[in-house]
Amino acid sequence: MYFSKLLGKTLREVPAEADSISHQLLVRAGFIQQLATGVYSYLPLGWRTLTRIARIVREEMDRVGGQELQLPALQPLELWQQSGRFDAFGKILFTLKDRKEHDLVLGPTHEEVITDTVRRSVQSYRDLPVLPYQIQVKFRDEPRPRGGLLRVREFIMKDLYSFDADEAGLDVSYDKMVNAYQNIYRRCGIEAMMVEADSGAIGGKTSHEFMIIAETGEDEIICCEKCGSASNIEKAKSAKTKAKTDPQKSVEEIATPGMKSIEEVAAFVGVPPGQTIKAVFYIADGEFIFVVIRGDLPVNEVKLKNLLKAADLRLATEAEVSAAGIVAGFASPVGVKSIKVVADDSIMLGTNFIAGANKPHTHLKNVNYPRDFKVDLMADIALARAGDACVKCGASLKSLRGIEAGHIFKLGIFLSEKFGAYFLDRDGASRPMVMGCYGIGIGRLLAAVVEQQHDDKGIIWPVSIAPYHVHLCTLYPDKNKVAETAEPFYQELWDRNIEVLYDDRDAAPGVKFNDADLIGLPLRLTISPRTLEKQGVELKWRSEKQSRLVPLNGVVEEVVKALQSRR
RNA sequence: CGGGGUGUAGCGCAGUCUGGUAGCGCACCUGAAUGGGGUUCAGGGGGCCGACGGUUCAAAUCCGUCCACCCCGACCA
Repeated sequence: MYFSKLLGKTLREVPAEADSISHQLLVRAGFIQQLATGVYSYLPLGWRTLTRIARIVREEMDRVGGQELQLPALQPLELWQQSGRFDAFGKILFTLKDRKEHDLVLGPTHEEVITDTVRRSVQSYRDLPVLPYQIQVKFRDEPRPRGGLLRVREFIMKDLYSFDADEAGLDVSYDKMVNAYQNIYRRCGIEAMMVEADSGAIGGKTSHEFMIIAETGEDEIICCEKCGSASNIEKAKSAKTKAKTDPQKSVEEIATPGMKSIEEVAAFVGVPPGQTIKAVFYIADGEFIFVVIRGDLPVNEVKLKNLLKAADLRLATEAEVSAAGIVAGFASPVGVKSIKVVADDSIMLGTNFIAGANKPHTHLKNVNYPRDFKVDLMADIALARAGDACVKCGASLKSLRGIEAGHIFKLGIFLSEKFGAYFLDRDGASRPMVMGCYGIGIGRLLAAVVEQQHDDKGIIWPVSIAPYHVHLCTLYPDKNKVAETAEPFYQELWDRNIEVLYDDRDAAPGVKFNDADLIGLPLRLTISPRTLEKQGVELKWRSEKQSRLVPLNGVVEEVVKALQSRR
């Protein structure tokens, strides 16, 4: 490709809207262009890179028995009502009507469609397992797209679905995918950390995410360096310390004028925050929820949402709190009736807590569970934090930030049952297929690579996914037969299957080198009057500082070998 | 959806407070010089000033409505 004809200009200035490094670099280097909020065009360089990543993904899927197909993006809304996930996805779904006023959705994922597809052609255990997958565009009306390609509303995803005869089969399929995923990240030149995750709207129990560690990552990972366990903070558990445990004393009221926060009350009474009980109020699918947790712990809203099986969870407003008859700042579950009370199990680790008295400027001493109040649900709903103790080995937990570049789920049978995806087993019994699903955002992975592989000059592509292998630069092309030398050389490289971007412009050396560094192709070759005087070509890796001169007549062989060694 | 902000040339911005008919840098075109890390000089093209409505002799500028986009929070590949 001639640089002078390449669609997509490099920009000297950073576009105003670009915040993350990958967004800035991909826009400046001419890989992508925004059309609307969370909607991007891939320009030629970006698209070539995307197809390179997709090829690696295909190879790894095919290697473990995946079979590629293509499912419609346009889907009947009824399918989503049938699965029961219409409400779980909510406003994320793009919906539209056709000319006959039928409701349609633009597919955010394809469990519904694939289950319906597989149901029609699989009737026997002999057909299982099947691992269909596709690489296709998805639509999600995200509340807030951001970070360029990191979080968009229209995106290209690889989604594979596994259908097995039983749980043991699912485990085998799941492990295959874990393996394939690790190969994919490695081949793209980045490291991914596999962490336990919440399954969210997709459903199912077990799920893992593959995180690319990066400062700008949206997710927080809680991990233990000692035993290696790692979880998304949404899922993470930590060992809760025991609060002081004395024989239970009787409840007394104490005046706490103006002391609303846990810190104020604890300091006023002279106890640590862990010796208090905190009340937090939520609205779950419209129902008022009274949450009780020990004063030193924050609530994990994802855990709470899962416990309540709620599609929508938010903090209650002040108005809603007072409408429920609660004295904000001085509330406790003691004496509360006709409101659902959910407690974190930390309130059992200790005795004689300080809690609100449910009247202004007053708290209670020596509150004990279950002696003084009842709860409707009790579970772990606390947020784990860095510095807490690991539940497995007791070491101090660390916190990292990451980009979610893959997410896999053990779905089980809930969708198979809803869609009638049954098969006959060896004994002639009809059983639901056991499902798993496995997603990788291809565009997000591309951005994640840039987040991890760049320097202050630009992107540094690994050979495996670079849009071209070689950046051929001529300096002073109209002098000393520079262009005449470069042209056949360019053709010869293509003949040897080396993909070349040829900067044929008559621009200053600095301009060309800066563009080369920005775009980040692995190997740069420079031909100039100076190199031709010595009958050579300058060869420089993007990832290295030093360049070297290679004799003209041996350079093609040299390049072929060099690229092979780094593939 | 709540809070904050911005819309002026392909990109980055000034001009808006104080109304008088649009400007700078980059990019682009022409020419010349230079010659290995965004070089210099000269000339040039390009604007429905987000949209609609209002005030005014006159609106990028004042008022209203709407739209788009960005940032901070709740969702996810």
